[in-house]
Formats: sequence, C-alpha cells, structure tokens
Amino acid sequence: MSSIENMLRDALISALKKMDMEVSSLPQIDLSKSKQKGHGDLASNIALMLASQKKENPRALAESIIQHLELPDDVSKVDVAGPGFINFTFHPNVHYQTLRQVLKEGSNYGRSDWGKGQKTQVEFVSANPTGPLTIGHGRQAVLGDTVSRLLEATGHDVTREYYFNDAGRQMRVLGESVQLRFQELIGESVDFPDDYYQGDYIVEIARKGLEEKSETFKDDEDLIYFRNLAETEIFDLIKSTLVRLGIHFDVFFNEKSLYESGKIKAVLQTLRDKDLAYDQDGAVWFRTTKFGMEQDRVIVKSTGEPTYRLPDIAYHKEKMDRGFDRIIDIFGADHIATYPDVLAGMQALGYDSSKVQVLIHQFVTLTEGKEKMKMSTRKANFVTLDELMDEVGEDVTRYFFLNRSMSSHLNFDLTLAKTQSDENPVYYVQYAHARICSILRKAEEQGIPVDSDPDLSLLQTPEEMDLIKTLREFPSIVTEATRQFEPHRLPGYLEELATVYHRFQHGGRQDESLRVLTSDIEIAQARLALCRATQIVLANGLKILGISRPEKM
RNA sequence: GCCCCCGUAGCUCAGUUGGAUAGAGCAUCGGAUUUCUAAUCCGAGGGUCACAGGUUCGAAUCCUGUCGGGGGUACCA
Repeated sequence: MSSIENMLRDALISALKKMDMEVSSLPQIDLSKSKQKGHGDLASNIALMLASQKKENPRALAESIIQHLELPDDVSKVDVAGPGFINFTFHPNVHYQTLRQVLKEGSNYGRSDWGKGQKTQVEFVSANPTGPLTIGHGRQAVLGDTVSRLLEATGHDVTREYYFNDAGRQMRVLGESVQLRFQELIGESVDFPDDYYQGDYIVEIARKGLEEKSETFKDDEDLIYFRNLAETEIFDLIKSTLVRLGIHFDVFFNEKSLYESGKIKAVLQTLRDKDLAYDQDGAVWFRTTKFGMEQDRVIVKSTGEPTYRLPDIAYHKEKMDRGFDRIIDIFGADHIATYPDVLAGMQALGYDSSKVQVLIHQFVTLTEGKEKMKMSTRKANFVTLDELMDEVGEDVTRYFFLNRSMSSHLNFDLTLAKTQSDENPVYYVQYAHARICSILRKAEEQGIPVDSDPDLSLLQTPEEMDLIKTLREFPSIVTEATRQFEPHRLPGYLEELATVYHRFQHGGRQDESLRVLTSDIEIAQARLALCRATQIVLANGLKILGISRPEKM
C-alpha cells in the first residue's frame, strides 16, 4: 500500500480535528479508487458518512472539510462531487513513480509479506480414489490451488494437503466392482449390481489385474488385492490429472493412519473424560448442543463404526498439533452441514477454532445443450477433467473455474465450453502478454537501446495514464483477493488490464506518433518501459492463476 | 417443516464493509485493417437488479415475507 493513501487519511483526520469533530467516534475513512473517469484518482465518502451521523448536509460538510484540509504535495487537486464525495487527483509524478516501482520490483511486484511466518494449510480435492477426477472436482482443485498461490504471493508458508479414506464402504464396493469385472474377463458369468461402479475405467483396472493374476476365488484376500489394485491405479490417474492442471500436493493424508496411531480413540476418550461424549441407544454421541447446536450428534454408530465426524475431528486436531497458524478447508456445498461439528470438536478439545477457515463453493451443474446431467461417479455419467482438458486445454480449464465467485453455482455447458474455447477471455489476456513480447522483440531488432531510466514524464496521453493507473491497482487486488479468499477478482482485473493495454497499443494503428516504436526515440523508450511494466503485471497475475504466459500466439 | 447458497441484459457472470448514470464477456447490429500480432479497437441496441413491503440523505447490496433453482437437515461422506 503506497503511503499516499495514509497521508491523505492523516490529512483528513487533522482537518476534522480542526473542525472540532470527535475523531474517536469517526467512521473508518474510506479511500477508494474512483469508479469513473473524471472523478480523480481517489474518492472519499467521509462527508457522507459523517452527515448521516450528524444529520447535516453532506455537500456542505464536504466543502468545509476541504477548506480545513492541508493537501499532501502529491495531490494536485481536490473537489466535491455528487452527493458529497471528495475526489482527489494525484500529481502525475505519483504515477510515474508507480511505473518505476513496477519495473524495479519485477516478478516481485504485487507480492507482499503480510502473511510472513504464517504456517498455513490448505486442504482441498480430498476425493476418495474411487474414480477419475470429474469437472465437479475440477472446480475445487483449481480454487484450492489458486487460493494457495495467492497465500504464497502474500508471504504465507503454504502446505497443500489431500485427505482421503481408503478403508470405507465406498472402497469395498470399488474393490468388488473390479473383482466382478475381472471374473467377466476370465469368462465367468456374473451379475453386476446397478449400484456398483459402472465406469469403463473399472474394466481397464480389471484388465491390468489380468496381467499378474489368472484366477480369483472371491475370498477376502482377493478382495483386498482388487481393492488395492484399484486404489493405486486410480490414484495414479488422479495425480497425473492434477499434475496436468499444475497442481502439486505436499501431503496426501490417509484417514487410516488416524486409526493406526490411536488418535481416533484418544479423541473419543478425551471427549468422554470431559463429559462431552456419552452412550445412548448403543451409539456414542457428541454433545454438540454444548456448542450451540440444536441436537447432539452420533460419532460412533451402534455397529461400532465411527461416523465421519470422529475422524474429521481427529484429523483437524492433527492439523492443529502440526502447528499451523491457519487451516483452510475447501468444501463443496454438500459439506456445508458438517464443518460446524468439526469446529465444535476443536473447541471441545481446547483448540482455537477460529484458526480454521472453511470455504464453501457451490456446485457445478453440467448441461449439454439443454440436457441437465447429474454427475455421479458411481453411475459413470460424468465428464472427466482430462476429457475437458483434451477438449479446451489446461489454461482454459483453469480460467473457466476461476472466473466466477465460489458462492455462485457454476453452470457448465459442455457444448458452449467447446465452441467458446476460441472466445475464452483467457486468450484475450494471454494475447496482450504475447503482443508485448512481440513489440519488445521488435524494438530489439530495430536496435532501440534499452534505457534503464527513461523520461517517463513523456507519457501523457489518456491511454498511457489509464494504463499506469491500472498497473497501480495490482498489489491491492492481490491482497484483497487473498484476504477475502476470492480468487475470481484476479481474472477480472487482468481482463481489465488487457483491455486498457490493447486500447493503448491500438492507438498506434491510426497515428504514427502514438506508436510505441515511434520515431522519437525518447518517447519510444518511455513507452517501452510502460510495455515492460504491463508485461510484468500480466505475467505476475497469470502466474498466480497458474496459467501460462505465452510469448507468441 | 427448519437451516445455508443463489436469483442482475437473450446467454454466462461481475458489482469491494450501503454511495455518483447498475457493468463486462458472449450473442446481435454498424464501423475501423497495405497491423509495432484483427486472438485487436470504436460505436449501438438490450435492465421492473425474481416479487412485495421496510430501514435512510441514499438499497442490486441491510431487515421481513412470497415465489423459483441448488444443497443440507442420517447411526452416508
């Protein structure tokens, strides 16, 4: 955050003091970028806020504030507009200074260290290995990875973690599904139940099994064999899909290890000791009502098998014990009811549950033309992430999932996605980057010397100034996107930046004097510096999104 | 029944803790090119911000209710 905002804030406060205002009861002074051109560089609604508090006319109040205001040197103009906004216009030097900063910081521009030293864990995907990753998983995978990248860009120490369970009923059914397909392959006639895994990939795995096994006896040992085979094969598949998407996990955490290390039992015992767990109807209940919930919840079924809550709580305790300062869980909307139990569990065990931040994203609904499809791994009516990437490419896939806010349903029209791949805004952004690379190459070919300290004050056209002002926003876009966990702000910003750049460069088509490589060498050098700065910001932004930065298109 | 998310242009979606004339892309229509990459630019049309009340200087945004879509409300995860 550049200090000009702070200087203005201080100036406003001292102006208000002069007016005998109660500074302590002041609403927070909001200084935000003016929404429209002609309204200056920053706008404050302080007069409007105070007017409502004091029941005074906001415009008159704004005028009065201005009269008492001592402007910092870098602010060249101040005026009152609309219902009572105070608009500030910067001296152009502020903008040239921004440009120098971008060029100096290079790939660090936009990065910050406000998360310095914060050990942060991000858990996402966490799909059990029962089938290939689908478009539904894709949204979470890309969101989780990008949230992680944002956290890294703001200085956090991030661990990406994938939690899975290979011991449950799902996995048993999976193993049996493979076994049945195997029996078919060796010529036995089998009855394949409707609610078993229908996908072709099951047959593929069974075929793999045929390479090392020639018969099956339907005993437990066989079942374990097929279950394990399925798990390794499917996990390989999942990992290769993730690699393709540019996602690397630091830790794959197996739920089973919580049982083996006795941590599940220990949690249960602790809850019992604290009288937060009790027996009833043959099951063990967790007193969630103690933590403000409507009813208690079962944590161990009467069969003796824990419900998902118990291992989830034990897992989060494990995370806490590993010393993370922040724990971020990314879940689909179907898990919305489960996390309060986990948070209650943390409180019950004496941990600070505010360290856990749960991000819920809405579902992907898949349509093909007008058909609405309900995705189900079991029934094998899904589109895999790999198929999507084959069709539209990795960059489009990532962008598609990132361009929308988590809280809105993502309507995925397959036919549209295919035809739209040419029109996808990601190309628009990448093209701006490629165009800059091209122009820089051209400058080199023409032998224009690189001036490390060009006269930036030669940049004066509205297009040039717009571009610089847009570059100036980047760091706060990154920090806000991180703070609010809203990755979609970044693609929106990059599209805006690309637009402003394209407009700038387009000007040169009609008018030679507006070209970057214009005959006036000094102007050319100043514009080349502007191009380099834009390239830096586009590249830094795309990198955070995990999208490639082509030098040619 | 109760709880959570969503409802904004023909379509897909933005809209910063309540602020200035509600925006963008796609689609449609009209213009610009012997290009520093037309994967570009400029312009036009297109809106009862689901509906009805309320809060106030000001509401797409906050509150209440209704309708519609999705998800939950398990001794499934």
